[in-house]
Amino acid sequence: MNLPQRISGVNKNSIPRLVQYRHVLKRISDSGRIRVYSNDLAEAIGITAAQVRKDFSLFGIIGKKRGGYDVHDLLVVIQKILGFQQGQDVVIVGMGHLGTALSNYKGFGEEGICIKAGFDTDADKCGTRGHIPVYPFSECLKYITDHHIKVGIIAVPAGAAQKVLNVMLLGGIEGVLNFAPVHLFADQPCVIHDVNLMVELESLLYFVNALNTREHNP
Amino acid sequence: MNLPQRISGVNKNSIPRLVQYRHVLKRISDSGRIRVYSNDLAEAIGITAAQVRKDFSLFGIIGKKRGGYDVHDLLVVIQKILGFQQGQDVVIVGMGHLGTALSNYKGFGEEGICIKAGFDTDADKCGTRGHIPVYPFSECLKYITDHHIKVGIIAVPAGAAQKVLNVMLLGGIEGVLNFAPVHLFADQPCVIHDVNLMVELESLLYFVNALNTREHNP
DNA sequence: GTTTTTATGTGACGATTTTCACAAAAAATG
DNA sequence: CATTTTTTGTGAAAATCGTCACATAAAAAC
Repeated sequence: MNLPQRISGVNKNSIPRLVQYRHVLKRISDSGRIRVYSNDLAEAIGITAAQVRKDFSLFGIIGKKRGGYDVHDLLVVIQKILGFQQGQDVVIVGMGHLGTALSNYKGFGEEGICIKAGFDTDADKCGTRGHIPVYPFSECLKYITDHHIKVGIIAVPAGAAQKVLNVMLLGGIEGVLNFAPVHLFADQPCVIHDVNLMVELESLLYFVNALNTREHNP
Repeated sequence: MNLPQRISGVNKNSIPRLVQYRHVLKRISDSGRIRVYSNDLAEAIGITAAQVRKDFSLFGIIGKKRGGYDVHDLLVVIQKILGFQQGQDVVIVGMGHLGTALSNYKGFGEEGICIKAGFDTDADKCGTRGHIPVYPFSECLKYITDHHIKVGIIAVPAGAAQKVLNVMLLGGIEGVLNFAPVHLFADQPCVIHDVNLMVELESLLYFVNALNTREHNP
């Protein structure tokens, strides 16, 4: 078990997998096991063992031939790579059902991630909703600035999303998880990751239909 | 504007993009425009124009050199490719905030997609919740079977997801959108698409941090 | 200690996806 | 009508990503 050698030239897709390895390793660690094989991790997240080892290889993670990986050590190394040592504060704008669902997610805390506050233009949604305080959106800029929030979640309707992003950028936000079904434009460096649930569902429908028509016309 | 020539050898990634093109085209169509250029679509969803044209090329979509594409024709062709002519009935299991958020999504109807019903083990969540009827989970198998539902959404906690899938499979489900943060196993052909919101957020955090440390150590 | 068995680590290969670049078509211009 | 401008369509090149195969190490078995 060594330290990563080369940081650059990372496979972008390996990052979400590292996150998944970490979740699985937590469960395995809690169960008391102290060793884990690439095959275990592969099965747990539905990929091949070679893929797991390749990911590890990219980050310079070394196990023991025939001995697999020490669960605890592996966890520590992956934590270090993912870099969540320091607490990560996040805010959510748009406290409809989706925003509320995210604010309720357990497990964020375990990862050192803290959803600090929610914001909404609808006064009815303000107050304490679930686990976090919810403030009027008008206070969002001040909050982000004062608390040095770096990451925000946008869970508002399409029409309002760009305005929300603009405010976030004014506050110095550096990363956004965007659930609004529109592409957003940022005039300063900011990582924007779109999650479009409608697109996910409709794509799935295509593949289901394709599967059926392929069966009939092979 | 012609019909698709080759159906096989499709780029998997082009499907979600086609779905996005369709959304954009709907908006453009509503605005009264009748022509659209690859560049317009590219900007609207944040990719390159070459990518748009390549996607179209793959599906045999032909425009007019220098004339772009007829918005209406393009919409019709893409609809045909995505194959949503017939109504697509979907059920949701797990009517917490996330399930409810999905059930409330407008725009599904416009796409010919109909969220027919929700199910939950919690009796308090049953009845009419938002726009759809919610039944006890015990009735799920019968409902899926009787209504020939082909696609389901799983929005339950990790621990319950596999059991839900098993029931769905018994009912003959062919596609699942899984929001539970676990990998599911199916013993019959079924397209399972995972959406792990925690993984999305944590990956984003990595890239935000990476951006910062890169700035300091270029 | 020798042999067998089991997992890793990684270079090479193959497959897939995106980008590039430019010929070709047609609209626009004069 | 000739020229210019703009945009498409696509083969070819480049980049990215995943798979394979096997040498290598070490545990296990005897």
